[in-house]
Amino acid sequence: MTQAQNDIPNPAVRRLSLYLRQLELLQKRHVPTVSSSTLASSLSLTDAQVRKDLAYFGQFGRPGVGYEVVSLIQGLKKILGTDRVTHTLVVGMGNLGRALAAYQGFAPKGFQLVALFDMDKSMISKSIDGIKIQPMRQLTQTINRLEIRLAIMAVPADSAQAVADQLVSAGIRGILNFAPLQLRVPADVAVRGLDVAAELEQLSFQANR
Amino acid sequence: MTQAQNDIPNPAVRRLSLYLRQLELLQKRHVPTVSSSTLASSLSLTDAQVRKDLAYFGQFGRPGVGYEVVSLIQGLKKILGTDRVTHTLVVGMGNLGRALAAYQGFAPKGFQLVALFDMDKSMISKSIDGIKIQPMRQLTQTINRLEIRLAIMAVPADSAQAVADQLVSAGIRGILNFAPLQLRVPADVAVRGLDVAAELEQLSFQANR
DNA sequence: GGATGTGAATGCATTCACAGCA
DNA sequence: TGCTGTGAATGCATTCACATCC
Repeated sequence: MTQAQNDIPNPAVRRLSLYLRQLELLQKRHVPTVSSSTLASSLSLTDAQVRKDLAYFGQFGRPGVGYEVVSLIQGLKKILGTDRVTHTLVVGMGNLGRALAAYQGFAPKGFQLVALFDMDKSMISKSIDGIKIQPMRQLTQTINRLEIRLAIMAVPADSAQAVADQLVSAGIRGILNFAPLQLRVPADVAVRGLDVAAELEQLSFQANR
Repeated sequence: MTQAQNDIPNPAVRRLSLYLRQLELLQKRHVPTVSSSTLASSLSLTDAQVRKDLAYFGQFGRPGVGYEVVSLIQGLKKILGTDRVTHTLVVGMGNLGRALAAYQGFAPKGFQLVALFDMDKSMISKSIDGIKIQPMRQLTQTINRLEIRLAIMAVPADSAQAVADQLVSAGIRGILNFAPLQLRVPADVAVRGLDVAAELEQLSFQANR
């Protein structure tokens, strides 16, 4: 679909989200423009890094002026694909899954939760935030009917791979996995793992220097 | 305290947590030893990377044999500082904070939740998993009394910096921040941010290639 | 004057490839 | 033979520094 742009450093893409977040803060304060050095220092980065990162994707700034906040926000959203609404589901309605289902921070970022799933019968047909919890057997059908592209997985580690397999075969394009294991998926499906305990380990290491 | 070992690549430290997780899986299956190439392929890495990462920290393997699973686990835990229990608190008892407080995955990894905090009076003195929720004004005293070293922050973005300041001045050594903003803390305090919406943005980007 | 965008230079991290040990 | 540990080589990412433009 989009032109293959394979010479973009992965770390640069990660920082795009940081830039966007900071820019949205500036927008709230009605700041019209921002320079690379200002943006950089608020994120503990260097000005050159900000300029280079943005330059990978196009010409966003004006020499002598800086970056226009509103239009850079639009540009970054377009790059990230969040200028349009992306239908997203949550599977696993344990404590974490329910918390994520109720989180109000996804929609403003372009991710609309449109379906919730759980294995446990006792959860089925309860609602969270107006969305009914469905049984797993309706997964494929719902993904197709609602054109759901991304999935947030908050299921136990035991069943995580099986759930991922179902999501993949139903045509999901990306998975955000909270279970503490490495998912095996085809190369054309994106996966990111968030292991909270592992993050604590990293903190533990850093805190012990 | 520990000798400054500053020539260790940061990415290598992050992978340590992956190795540990995989090794614990092997331990459950009573696998006695594992080679760098086996460990690597189960994590989609290269054998050389595994060997180099581990070699930064010492001699763990035996040529011709591989790495002894149980002793490598012990070694990695010692490096990460999780061979002893680390007292940890959660502040912010919204949906996410309560889910984290109830999560059973921290203790086996060496992180014991010993205190919970919230600003909202309606939450105070309720319990989660046997731990009473305390008001913020008891934060400093409790951190000192229970020798709490790490904090998980699940508070709204508005109050996040103020809460972080309190944690820092109470002597906390590391903060895991779920609020979508960049915390400002002194250099001797470790911080890691987990922004779930930002992770979805990354997925969105990857899924649109 | 003040800021961007970008080749060139530097600095890190990964991979190679092999000596050495079980 | 099989596998580790590690200098050397490669490949990426960051930083520098400056020509260019508002």
